Amino acid sequence: MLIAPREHAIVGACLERARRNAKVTQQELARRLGKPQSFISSYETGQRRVDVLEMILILHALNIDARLIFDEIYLHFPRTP
Amino acid sequence: MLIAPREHAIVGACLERARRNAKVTQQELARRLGKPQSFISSYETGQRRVDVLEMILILHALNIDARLIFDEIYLHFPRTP
DNA sequence: CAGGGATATCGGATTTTTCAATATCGGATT
DNA sequence: AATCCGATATTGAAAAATCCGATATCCCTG
Repeated sequence: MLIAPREHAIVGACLERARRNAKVTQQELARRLGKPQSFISSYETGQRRVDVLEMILILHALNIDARLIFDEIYLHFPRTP
Repeated sequence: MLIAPREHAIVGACLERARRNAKVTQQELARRLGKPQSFISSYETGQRRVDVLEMILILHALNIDARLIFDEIYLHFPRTP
């Protein structure tokens, strides 16, 4: 593991916020992705990591441009550049 | 697994291109990240997935803005929006 | 075409992920 | 403020992915 679990919670929180803004439940998002509801819960709570392609897929299922959320996550981690 | 292994090769290829552009070897990047060289190889060849935070960390070790590479990956997957 | 630096692969131990079942939360309604 | 109930979190054991040192292979350069 290259990254502490705690930091993944930030990714989960961004994805949760995006889902809630889209007014979609975990159940409904899970259905759209063909996964169980616990799948959504586990990454939103930072229990599970989200890989790059999954993020694109998840946000697509919410009709959100993944680049916007990636920027948001990126800016949470104060590093250069 | 939400995503086919084949698609992860695209992510790996983008990260490899970024590394080569930066004129850094797998060994050197591995050293910067505190990981073995086989770690770099495994994701560049699509054997392993790259999570969102890892991608930021990897590209930071190369002094590259992860948002640029994310855009590149994003555009490889023809979906709306 | 040989040498050597760079990258890929192997294999078994370890860690993470998975998913159905179940528990808990939270807020709306009366 | 107690109940209901839809939404979310947690559990646990099986399955899958990852880890990493050792080693093989690639491929560039002289």
